[in-house]
Amino acid sequence: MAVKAMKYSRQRAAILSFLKTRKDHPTAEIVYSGLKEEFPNISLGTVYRNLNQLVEAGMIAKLQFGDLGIDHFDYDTASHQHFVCSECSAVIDLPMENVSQINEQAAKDFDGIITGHKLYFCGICRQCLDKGIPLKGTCEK
Amino acid sequence: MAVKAMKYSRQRAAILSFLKTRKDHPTAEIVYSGLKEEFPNISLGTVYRNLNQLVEAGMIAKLQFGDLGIDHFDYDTASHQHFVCSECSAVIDLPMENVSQINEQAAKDFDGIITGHKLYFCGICRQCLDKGIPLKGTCEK
DNA sequence: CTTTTTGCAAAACCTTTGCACAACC
DNA sequence: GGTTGTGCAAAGGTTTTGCAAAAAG
Repeated sequence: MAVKAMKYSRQRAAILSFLKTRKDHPTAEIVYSGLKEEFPNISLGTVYRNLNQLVEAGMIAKLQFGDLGIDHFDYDTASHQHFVCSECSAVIDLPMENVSQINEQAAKDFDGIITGHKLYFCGICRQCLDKGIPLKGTCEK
Repeated sequence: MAVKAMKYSRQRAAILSFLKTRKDHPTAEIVYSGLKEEFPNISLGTVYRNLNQLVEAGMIAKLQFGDLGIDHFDYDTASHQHFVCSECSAVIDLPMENVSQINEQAAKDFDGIITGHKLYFCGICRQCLDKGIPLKGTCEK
């Protein structure tokens, strides 16, 4: 089934350009708040619908972190890694060389087809370190 | 704050031994169904509470896959990898050498402390391949 | 007897959806 | 004019929680 046509909508355009200005991988809720000034009546449902459409169109990426249980969205669809702070839940880009060779490594002893992987890193971000936050015991692996 | 005392409970013991018999990483719902025969009145809340307690005690592991949105539980707490079938959602163990060196690799250019990572693989499992399921476009990375 | 656990039901949480109306082309 | 998008509110699915009664130590 082909992707259905996408008509222009001011809301969707605004969502996309809002995302473009942010490097902090906002949630739907944050996008919603950010658009409230321009669209006082916009609804959270509309934000979710548009975010999902943009994801399906490959124009943005949906980031899912089990630890957080909330979806985050990224204007940058190029392959890169993410870090999630165990203290403040900030999502930060991680400059890092490609790790796609782990797919082949995983496929070596597996009976089935491996098409991809999901990966993210956890720990404490600089901001929280500066506040003297001690290391929590989560996300060790 | 120390971990509070755990009194024995028949339900918790049954949950743990149920999990011990399964290699398919069941969900809370499946554990619940599996115990219904022995405990006709057990409640899902009790299952969740006990699973979380066992996780905190380090006796089992909670597996979270963004794609699925449902927690799975694993009796095997030793570090190993998992594969999630994009077709049938089966969760399968992946025999694979250690990849913990990627933490150091990620830490190289990052200002903060990396304590761990979350990783899983996606694709199509043997069972679905045998049914002639075509590859879907999800989870490529 | 004190503390922890249970079952139940309600709530919390994030996300999706049905519908009537508006916007787009 | 036909189709897609919006706003609203309601529902969905998973997990957590408050509470009185039961079990454990």
